[in-house]
Amino acid sequence: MSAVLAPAPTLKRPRGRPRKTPGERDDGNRRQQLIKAAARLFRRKGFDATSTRDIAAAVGMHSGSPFYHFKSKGALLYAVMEEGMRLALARQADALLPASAPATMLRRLIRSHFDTLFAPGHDFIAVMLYEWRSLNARQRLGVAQLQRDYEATWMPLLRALAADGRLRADPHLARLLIFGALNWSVQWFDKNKRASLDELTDAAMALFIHGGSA
Amino acid sequence: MSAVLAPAPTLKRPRGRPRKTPGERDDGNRRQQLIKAAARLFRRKGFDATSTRDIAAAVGMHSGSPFYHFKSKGALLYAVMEEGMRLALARQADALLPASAPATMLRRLIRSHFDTLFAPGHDFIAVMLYEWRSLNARQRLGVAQLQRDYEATWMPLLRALAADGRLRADPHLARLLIFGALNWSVQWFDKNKRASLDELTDAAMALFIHGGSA
DNA sequence: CTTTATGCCAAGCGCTTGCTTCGTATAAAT
DNA sequence: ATTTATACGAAGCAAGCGCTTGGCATAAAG
Repeated sequence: MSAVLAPAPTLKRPRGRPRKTPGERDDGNRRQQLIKAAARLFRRKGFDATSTRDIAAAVGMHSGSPFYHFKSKGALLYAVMEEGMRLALARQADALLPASAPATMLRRLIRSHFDTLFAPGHDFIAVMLYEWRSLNARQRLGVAQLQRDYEATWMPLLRALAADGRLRADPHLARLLIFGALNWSVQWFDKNKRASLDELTDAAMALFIHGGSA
Repeated sequence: MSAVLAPAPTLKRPRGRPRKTPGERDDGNRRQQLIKAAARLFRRKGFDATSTRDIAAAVGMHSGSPFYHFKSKGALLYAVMEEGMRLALARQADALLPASAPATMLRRLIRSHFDTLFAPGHDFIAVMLYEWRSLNARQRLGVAQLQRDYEATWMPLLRALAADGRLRADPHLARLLIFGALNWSVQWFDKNKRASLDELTDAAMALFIHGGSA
């Protein structure tokens, strides 16, 4: 792609100040488009291999314009991860109700986690999992805190299952191993292929949770 | 680091042609050093964030000299992965004998896999797992074939355990999930901390394999 | 109508990157 | 002693990078 020419003319956008009519509330619309496009590119090519020019072109901007919305490429990366955790935490909260038996709850959490990883257009968490090395120290602390919030939900369930003898490993190590199994699916799962997310969830539950079927 | 000055004077190496006395067999010694140094840097900073100048300096070379041994940075990355799979397959072969019960064999394979991931100075497989996106199409086919060889060893054991009811998930999905759990440990395991590799292996076996203790 | 803030284009700057070219010191072969 | 292959050093090039600066068009506010 020639970097000098104008970017893809994805519908001529009006330049200038957009209307902020109270009926629309499109506040930060362009910023959200940048986050989403960046996430898609970061997931496909990696953070370093994606240029800010690529991101700009993906939303019909010129090379320097993204820096009006984000002060640096790294800040954009962090925004991608923040958005991902925001959505993931919301989805997880939905999966928690109604309260049920621990095995049923864990099943819903796993299914929710797969949805977060593979929902169309949601590349944020995959980026967070595989590109966090490109964050600076302060940013790493930020996402680490969000991840602790996310994982905190799982521990009581794992401890309950361990107490019932249905989880036969130390809950802390089990959590790390289970998240590994789930997160690694980003590397191989293809939703156009054999298994569905439901079958995947079944397989994970059958693998990790001993005893009765739930 | 100033890129213009000479690299770190890690003992003055003689330039020119090295002796190839029949008693030494140091053939390709310098090439091996490049592979090892590159692996270390690729693991710590990622492929794109590591410059060929960094690699050259790590072995006491100047910026252009690695290209005498490798025609491109990508070829060096591939050499890292090839070396990793060579070592991994050798270690796996050792773990297979003597033949024993499936659960015992699987346990040894898991332990061997952890050794491959965390042996000091062996960063090759971690690089392969997390930097394969930077390979070109032909290179990807190459490592994919090596990985199939590596994984092929596991399948008979998983099928046997499934037949015995000690593995309760589809063996193919189980293999993908188990490898995920193991490979993800690269992200969090710190051998200077709590758990040992033996404890980790115990936890993995307890998590995946149902029924009796083995 | 004037003013002001917004959102972007246009152009380019300084730097780093992978890689090339050429020369040269050394060891092995003849 | 001469030749030849090897393993670099020295220098630099073209391309691409993140990011900055200045200006302009548009819409909201007065």
